[in-house]
Amino acid sequence: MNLHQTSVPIEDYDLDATLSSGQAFRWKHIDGWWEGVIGQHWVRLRTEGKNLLAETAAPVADWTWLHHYLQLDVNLSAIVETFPNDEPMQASLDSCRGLRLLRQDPWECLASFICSSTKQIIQIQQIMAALCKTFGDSLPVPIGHAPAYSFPTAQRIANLTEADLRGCKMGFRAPYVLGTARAVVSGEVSLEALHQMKLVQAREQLLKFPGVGVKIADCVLLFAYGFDQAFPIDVWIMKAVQQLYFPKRRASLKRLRKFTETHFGPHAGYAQQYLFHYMRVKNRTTK
DNA sequence: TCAGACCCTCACAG
DNA sequence: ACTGTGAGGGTCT
Repeated sequence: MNLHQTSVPIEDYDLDATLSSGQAFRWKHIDGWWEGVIGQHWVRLRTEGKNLLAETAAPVADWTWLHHYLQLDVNLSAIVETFPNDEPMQASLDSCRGLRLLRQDPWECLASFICSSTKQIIQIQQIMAALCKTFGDSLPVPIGHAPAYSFPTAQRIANLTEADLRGCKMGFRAPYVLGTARAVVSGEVSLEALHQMKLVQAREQLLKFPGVGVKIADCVLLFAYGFDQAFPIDVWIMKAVQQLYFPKRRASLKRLRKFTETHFGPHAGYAQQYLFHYMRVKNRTTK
């Protein structure tokens, strides 16, 4: 099978930071390429000068799905300009200029982040790999290449058992993923409908799923639906905001939430991702 | 509002 | 090498 290629001019796009930043969990860095699956497409990516190079195993007539997933049409500098001009934010920006937000499939994003609770990113990656390998569909890959799998649909997972999912190392998250899949399939909550809603209303819908609290709901709102104002607060962000913005006294979660809702502007979610990445990188180098 | 439980894996001491 | 311990992009009761 031959490879099918496209090349897209890009600006301000840090592919490494974006794909390794803990918003998606199925990308692997291999031989200078980022290999992964978007929808039903196996694909590998790399930047070459001012271009993004993408290769697929099957012929592609329309690359819209790629542009959409990578948000190639987003003008990053216009977003970054709305960030607060304070020291912590600028330091975060300097650490990973070109970091982007992806636009993921809602179901995949939802299931992934349900599995993220009290897990390290590397462990989340392992769970997703096991899930897709066991219950996803095999996808066309280049000859001689390791097999690739689609993300199992909600329908597929709804028909499994808790034990099936525990077999994918989900632990106590297994019943959550199962219950959520069944709620999606039954139509109890429509993932489609969220696109038309306001942030608060959409969040309310996501909170109906078992295993989904505010943090995970906000991740899905931000990474799958493009609600840029969503600002997921996890232990890392908590630490970051506490240290960087409230160094003197300990602030409550409520206080921090209030602060983040206003301080970071209309694209707070992007700002959050920069802070998160900054903390991770800083932590890695000092430890 | 607040612990404690939840499942499991890995890193790191000792 | 072996066992013990703690914590990991939270949520539920």
